[in-house]
Amino acid sequence: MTAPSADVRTDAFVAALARAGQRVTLPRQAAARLVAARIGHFTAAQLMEDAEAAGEPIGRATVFRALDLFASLGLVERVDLPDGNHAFVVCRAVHHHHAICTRCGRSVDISDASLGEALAAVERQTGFRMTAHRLELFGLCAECAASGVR
Amino acid sequence: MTAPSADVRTDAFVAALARAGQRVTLPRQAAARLVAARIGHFTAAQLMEDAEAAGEPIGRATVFRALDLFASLGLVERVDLPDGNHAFVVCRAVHHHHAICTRCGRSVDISDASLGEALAAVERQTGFRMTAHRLELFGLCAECAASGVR
DNA sequence: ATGCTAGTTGATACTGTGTCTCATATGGAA
DNA sequence: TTCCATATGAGACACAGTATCAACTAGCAT
Repeated sequence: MTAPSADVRTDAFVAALARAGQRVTLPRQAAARLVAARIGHFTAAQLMEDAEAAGEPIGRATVFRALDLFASLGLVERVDLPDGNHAFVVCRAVHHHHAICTRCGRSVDISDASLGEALAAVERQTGFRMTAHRLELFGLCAECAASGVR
Repeated sequence: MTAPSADVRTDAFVAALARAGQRVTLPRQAAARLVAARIGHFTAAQLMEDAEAAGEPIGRATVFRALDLFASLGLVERVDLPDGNHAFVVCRAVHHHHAICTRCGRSVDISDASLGEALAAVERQTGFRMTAHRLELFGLCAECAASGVR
């Protein structure tokens, strides 16, 4: 389970933009680079700080638009943290879920497979026809669990 | 699956306040009544409008405090809607999940049981030690599914 | 290389949500 | 009835996210 390096991921972002017929602008490239360099989840505000720190500030609106775009391309996904705040995580394009470390913020993609039968059972019980669902798991990743408190 | 009436639920709210050693104030009673009268999920802002409409306006801060209190007593729960907004639903006190109708907002409590094995599997695979999770199901309730579009 | 144009940017203003403060009011025990 | 810890609410604040719009630019056509 070796994670791809940050610049490989940056290239993947840029390639995805081009493939989708989206313009590869300087701010989008910068955003892609900053997102790819991040470990764990991050907020729009953090990304703006990163950009500022990297000497290539990006306007607030542009950051939100870039993140929306990345999300619509399945490159990142919006998650709701336990405290009610919103954040983004880098992820695969297919439907899946996230296990998020509450200490370091790292996230691991989880396959949807094990949920299928449980979902079907709920549909039978409730009469609901499910169209979407969100599952977010919070805990400590192996390293954080091994290395200390909280 | 007959839902308790609104005033039975109001009483349950007031009883829960008293049981927890919390003061049964006028604004809290009003909030309890308004929450109990709602069908489906609602936001803090909606509850304020309800209070206004009922001729017993409640301050913004008080509404948030009352909802936080109800949530801490397990009388309501905060949910994150697919659009990223926050809302509240009335619910049982034990850990469970919600199936939320995207058309009428009605929500049905779902037991946690079917998730246990899936969770354990994820822990084995990822090395995470899970401490919390959130599952929200969105779809059409039986009535909305039967009675029309969307 | 150059020009063109649709799409993009970012400064700014705005909306809405939730929090904080603090003077005033009140529930409920004595 | 008195008293005081607790709750209230007006208003100011902090922050996320959106809307507007004039200026800019990516990338195509020439």
